[in-house]
Amino acid sequence: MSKNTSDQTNFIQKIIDNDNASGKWDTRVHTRFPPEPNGYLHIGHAKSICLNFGLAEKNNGKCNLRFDDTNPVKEEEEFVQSIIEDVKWLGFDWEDRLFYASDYFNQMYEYAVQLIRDGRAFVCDQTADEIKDCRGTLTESGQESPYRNRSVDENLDLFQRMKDGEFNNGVKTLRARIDMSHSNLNMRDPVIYRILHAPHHRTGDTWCIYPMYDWAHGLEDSIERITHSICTLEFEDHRPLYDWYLDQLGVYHPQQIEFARLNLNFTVVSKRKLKQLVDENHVDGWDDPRMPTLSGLRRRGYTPESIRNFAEDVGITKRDSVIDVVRLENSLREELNKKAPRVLGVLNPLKVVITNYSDEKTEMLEAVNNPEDPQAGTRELPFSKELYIEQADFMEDPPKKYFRLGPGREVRLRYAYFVTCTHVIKDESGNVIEIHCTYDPETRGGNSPDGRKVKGTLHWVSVPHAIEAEVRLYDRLFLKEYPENGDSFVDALNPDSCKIHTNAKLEPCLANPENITYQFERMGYFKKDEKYSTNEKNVFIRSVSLRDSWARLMKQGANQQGV
RNA sequence: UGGGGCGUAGUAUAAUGGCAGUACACCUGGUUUUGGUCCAGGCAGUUGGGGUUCGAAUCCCUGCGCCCCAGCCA
Repeated sequence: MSKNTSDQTNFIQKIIDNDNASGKWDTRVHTRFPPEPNGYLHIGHAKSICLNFGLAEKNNGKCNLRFDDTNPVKEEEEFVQSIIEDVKWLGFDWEDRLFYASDYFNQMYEYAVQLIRDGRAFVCDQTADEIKDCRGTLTESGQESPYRNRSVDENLDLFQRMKDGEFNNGVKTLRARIDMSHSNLNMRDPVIYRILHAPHHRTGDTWCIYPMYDWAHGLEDSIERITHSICTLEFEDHRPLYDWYLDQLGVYHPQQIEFARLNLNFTVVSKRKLKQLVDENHVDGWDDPRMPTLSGLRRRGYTPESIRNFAEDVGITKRDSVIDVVRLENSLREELNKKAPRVLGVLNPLKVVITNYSDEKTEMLEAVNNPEDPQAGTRELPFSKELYIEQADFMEDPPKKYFRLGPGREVRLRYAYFVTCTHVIKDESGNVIEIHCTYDPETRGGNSPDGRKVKGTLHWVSVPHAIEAEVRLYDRLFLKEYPENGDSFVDALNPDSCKIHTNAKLEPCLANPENITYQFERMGYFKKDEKYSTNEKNVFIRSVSLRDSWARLMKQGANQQGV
């Protein structure tokens, strides 16, 4: 799916190509990723990160990491650290260009003074409600503030006193003098500075006035000599203001370009909603393996490579769209299929006794570590008289096309022997608790010398050699394809998004697992989770299932029966 | 309905006046010691109506549909 990614193009790259051809930026490409440190990064941010850093990489340019920390009441140092970690983890390097909007507060203040001197800004005493009431509507123009025509000197004096902390929160703002009847609401004398007596995570109590996004962002871009300032579609309406500020100031003026943010079905990607999931304990923290946060995906077993491939694969346009979450899963599968070592692990054990096998004997069988990668070599698996197989791999009365074990049926145990079910043992309530089989000694390794075929191959673990583990099967967090449609996205939560198997049995090589994702053959890709694991027991979580055409067949059958 | 955007198979994404292509999904079949992987084949599309042109997804006109904007958030 991700082939040809290196030469994939998009409309922004075309703009860059044109700029390079015309010499607009002296063939310079300088982008930035400008998160506000008010939450954790998620898969949507990954698209933007890959875009900005990717464009810089492809065009021999640079990309800054810049924290847009202009609102002290929402921002925290904790988020700064997690964002740094996440961007680094994705594999991008901003070298020495880690910046903060707050580093430019002095300069922004000076620029505001310049705007006042030029008569393009004024200190306004209207309350927030009054400003709102005067803004007008989508179809009616607004009314000018009574403070709009204050003298430059008075504005200068008032602005200075705002800065000096003479006024309480909200009693004054600095506003641009543009046009209260502008058809673009953003141009109706927007607020430039507001008073916020709140400590800032970096500047402490140095400031009590803070710049608004529109004022700050363009200046940040300008100061850093950004060429292409890439943001999401909802800022398209802000571009005239971005341009107006920089034009009025007569400073270096980057080009703002908007693209469509990432949407995924069966997922919510919005800081506010993700926060709600955490706060209401629907999930186990921001890094819960079901969360679309980068920390959640990382913990789930997603690799930076798979996320970067995904981001490249979905492309960049200006169209609102919803990407099938299956594509994210596929990008992980694609990588893990090539790299993950194969092991055998039974999630729901069912005991099997090989009646014609010696009580004391243990033999070591050779198993391939990764059929996709011969370099990965082989390992030895212990085999003995008593084994575990998956409960789902035995049916007393199997339907047609069921290739697994049933009374009188013969199957192959992976890398071991052909076995035939001879006897079924049940408890008082009729549940199958053990099955007896015979094995064919001639089929050691999994092939029969007489050329006899079996349809099914089962994974298994030797009882005396089994490693105990807990395995968590995660499924999508939401049942509805578009969880945000309808009353509450919380109602769309999948009650079975985490199934815990406390009695899993794993082959011995998993006693001390590496910090990598394994493929449990026929079951999916699993990774040991450091948070849930204890000294007594390892906990594995499923990163993603294998494609399962049998499950699909069963589901279709169920649907056809109207179940 | 003021302004700003966007309309190409089920979902995404190419083609910028010259054969509508690719991926995922779906369906067939083949290979297979993972019902995995891999391979082959198939289904399926330009928002409607006009116009310009030898030729239109592309240019023009005109409808229709969807998204965004009335924070002292970003």
